[in-house]
Amino acid sequence: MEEIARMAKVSIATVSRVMHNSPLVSEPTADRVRKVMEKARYFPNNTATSLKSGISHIYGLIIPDITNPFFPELVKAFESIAVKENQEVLLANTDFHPDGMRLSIRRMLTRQVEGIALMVSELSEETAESLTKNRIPLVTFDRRFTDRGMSDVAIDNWPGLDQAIEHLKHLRHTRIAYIGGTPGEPVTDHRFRAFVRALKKHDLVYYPEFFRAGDWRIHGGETAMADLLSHQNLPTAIFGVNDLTAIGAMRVIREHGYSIPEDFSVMGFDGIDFTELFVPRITTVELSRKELAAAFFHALAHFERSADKPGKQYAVKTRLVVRESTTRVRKQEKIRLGGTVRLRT
Amino acid sequence: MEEIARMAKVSIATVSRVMHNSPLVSEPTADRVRKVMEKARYFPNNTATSLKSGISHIYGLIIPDITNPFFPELVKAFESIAVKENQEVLLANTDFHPDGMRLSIRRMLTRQVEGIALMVSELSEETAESLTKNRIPLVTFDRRFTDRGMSDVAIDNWPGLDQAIEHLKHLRHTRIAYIGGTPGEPVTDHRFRAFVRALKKHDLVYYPEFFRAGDWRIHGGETAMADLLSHQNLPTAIFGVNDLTAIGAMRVIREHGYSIPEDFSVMGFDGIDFTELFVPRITTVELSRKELAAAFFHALAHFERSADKPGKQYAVKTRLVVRESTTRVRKQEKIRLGGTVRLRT
DNA sequence: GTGAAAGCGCTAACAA
DNA sequence: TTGTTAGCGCTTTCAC
Repeated sequence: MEEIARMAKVSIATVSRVMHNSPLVSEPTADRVRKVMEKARYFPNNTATSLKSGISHIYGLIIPDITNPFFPELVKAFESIAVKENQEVLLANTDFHPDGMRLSIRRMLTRQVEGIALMVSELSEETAESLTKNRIPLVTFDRRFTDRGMSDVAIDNWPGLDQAIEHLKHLRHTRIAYIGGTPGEPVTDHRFRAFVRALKKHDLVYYPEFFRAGDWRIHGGETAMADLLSHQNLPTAIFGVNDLTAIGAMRVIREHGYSIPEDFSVMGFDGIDFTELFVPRITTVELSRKELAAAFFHALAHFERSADKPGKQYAVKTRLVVRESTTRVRKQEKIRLGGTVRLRT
Repeated sequence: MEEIARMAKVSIATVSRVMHNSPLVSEPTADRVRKVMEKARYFPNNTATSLKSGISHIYGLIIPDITNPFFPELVKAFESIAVKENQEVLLANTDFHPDGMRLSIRRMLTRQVEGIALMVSELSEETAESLTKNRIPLVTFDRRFTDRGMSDVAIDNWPGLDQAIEHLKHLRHTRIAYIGGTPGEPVTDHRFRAFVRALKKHDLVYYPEFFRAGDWRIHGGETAMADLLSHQNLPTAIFGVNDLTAIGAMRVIREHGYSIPEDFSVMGFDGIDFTELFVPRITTVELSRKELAAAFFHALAHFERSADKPGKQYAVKTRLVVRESTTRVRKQEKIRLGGTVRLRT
């Protein structure tokens, strides 16, 4: 900058003003300065700017698993809003590890972010305290709890699950398995409770023997499904806590020689783009990445660099997208064939 | 920091020393300081640190499309190396837009990154100049050109494509279509040339009428395949420039009532995790994300904050992964059925 | 309209 | 072993 000032024969203060389009500087001078900046390929040093002003223009975005396509789609949506609002995004991936989480938070704090969108539902006391002590606004994911400097974006599982169960009931399913997320997390619990509530509303029975825990990943869906299939008593439909879980389940179902949707109807949750590309295309409860990203962004913007305001509760709706992985249940007659359970219609 | 110093009754210099584990400070003092830092949830202000030291510990990583699962996998691999080496990663997504590119570079420069891994093969003169003028090392993607402060990581398409064509030939395919990437980019060209060269090596004919341009995305694969299918003269196998292209092609093939691999063998390139989950599982040429990430990282590390060194050329190998989307060609007898081309064996 | 200068939080050279 | 201080690149107040 000093160099620019010298080359344009003005003071650094003027250069600074030109960069900020201050009206205080005369057009000819401004033009001259701009030309020099252009020629020298000058770029302001953001580090210095934010040190001086105390404003970093960065929001932190913490996600659990960049390998789940739901998140890249979400990141993209979040970033595109951020760009419009002249904010930057510092992305961190925890990989479901508490350590990853701790490191992510540390990065965010050392980089002086102006707020954190935490798309992981776990939050330790320690972490929360680091944030409040450093006065960093936080927006949590489906914890349904707000506080000073702390908002929350909840997922309204209800409409989607209500429609989903109605859809399955309409297809004559009564024995519906549920493969959940990592046990103990709020998101896992809320979704599961919505599932049970929807069953009840539609006069369907919840069978605990058809419940399995998963891990939000393909692997969890596979393990759970394999276990489900190892029993005599089989469900007719499987509901995965997210699309990856459903995809894992589908794979195992097929490896066992069954077909989808003829032998088992399967549905997922999230509505990632890939659900449209599988064969059969997967029925799923869609959670809009755009809406979710927008909710998080607005929740952060609400604080406008002050962690003093009380937080707000936001919610994002879900809705059923019916495709071909669910179909009408058929009379099942189980027979044992060489040790493998097979279905015949 | 001042506060910490006051609370621990030492000078800020001592606090700084404690943070850096300087041996110059006595254990009792250090301990006291550490306790205070802990209690106050103090985090160093990275902005100030890097302003002072001129070292940001950030590498920029620019990718074209975060929605292509290849990239999240790559990002993850790159980040995990970075974490070990105490570097951070600033991620930018260009969305295939020159504007996105310009903005990304600008972000990188203002954030004082110590090097840029550019996983997009386009690079304008202007951009390159901004970088050299600001003395930022750059590692490009398959441009096969190096310079001062500029290395390159090439994709060695050859082994994978050689094996791929050998595989198809072995399955009796002779009419092989190729759906490429965005025309005019080095990566697009290199891969295509390796394809033609492999055909030649295996005494197969290259039919220009079976070539279509794509855009590295599902959409491009769809459009190209639809066009391919609208002609009388059909190929027996389709090679997609990447997995997404192949997936798009597969979808269109099926929408036209054909099956895979019975009617058309399809193969992709990249080896994204999803190729394993589709039915049929997709045969593909694998390009290891880990190796690619490692090559980029080492290429950057080689410069160690000085853009003066001459660049180096790196290369990452590819290899064929045979799965079920390719099979032996069958005698095809084409018949027209209600306007749609159908194949019968 | 423009310039001089203080200071953001930190590091490191020097002093004590 | 610890403290003092200059200065990193920028913004902004105040003076001209």
